[in-house]
Amino acid sequence: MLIATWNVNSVRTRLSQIINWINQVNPDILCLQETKVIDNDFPIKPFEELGYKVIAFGQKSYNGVAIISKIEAENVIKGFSGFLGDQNDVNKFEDQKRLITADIKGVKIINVYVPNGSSLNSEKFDYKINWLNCLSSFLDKQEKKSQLICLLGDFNIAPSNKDIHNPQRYEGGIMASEIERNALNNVLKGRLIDSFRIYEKNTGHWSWWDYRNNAYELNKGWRIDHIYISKALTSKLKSCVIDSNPRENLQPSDHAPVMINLDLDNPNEDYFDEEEDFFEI
DNA sequence: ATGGCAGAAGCATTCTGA
Repeated sequence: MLIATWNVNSVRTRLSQIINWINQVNPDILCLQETKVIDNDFPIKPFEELGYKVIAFGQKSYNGVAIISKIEAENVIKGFSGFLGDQNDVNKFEDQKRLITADIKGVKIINVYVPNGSSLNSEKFDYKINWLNCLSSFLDKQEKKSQLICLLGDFNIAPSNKDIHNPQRYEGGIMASEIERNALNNVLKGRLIDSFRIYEKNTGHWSWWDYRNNAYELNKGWRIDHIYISKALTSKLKSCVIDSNPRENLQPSDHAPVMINLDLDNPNEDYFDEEEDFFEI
């Protein structure tokens, strides 16, 4: 099962590029960020014609997420949806459409567009950290429902200096600060694994290149789009790749898609054996 | 320290992103 994430920077502007990419790669699940469109205006038909269902959670001009899946999705949750109670700091996050969750083939897919945060001394930065703290609580609750979680999307955080083309220049700044990395690690809590780093330990791999300053041509990028999976899924993981090809399109998104291959159909795997043992005890 | 490039809204220019 191929699961992909892609910040497309407007689903309507990028529609033909997304359809072309789907035709080439044939993902089972495609999680989009920055769709920038209200749900009634989401172009669902081109996806349905290719055999996909669209679950959109968007707003005018900014943000917006969607899960596009060939496989039926259940238990869809849009935003934090009251799962954290009536705390004021939760309700204020419901204006910005940045989170959508669904169960697909036994895996809880959590698609996020983490706030950028602007700069460390801004109100938007506090919003980013508070949003991540809410996501951590949300995950605590979701984990009680499913031990098989795939948390993916645009995190707007480089997890380590290896994920920045020039760490000396950007260290400590937005998307690279210890505060953000700690907030991210508090979400992951060691229970979720960075799929990409299972296969690639070296620097020099990016998922986002600034539109400005000829950044893509100079390969000055960041790795800020991630696919995190539960430890119980790592034995099912077959690959994780960043596909930079769409970044070479005319009028591209500034982000490239990231994709994993999970082999959920092979029964001779560790996780299911562990499950049987667990129930026998 | 600042702007650079791009999209949306909407028609000149501002807001936002990363």
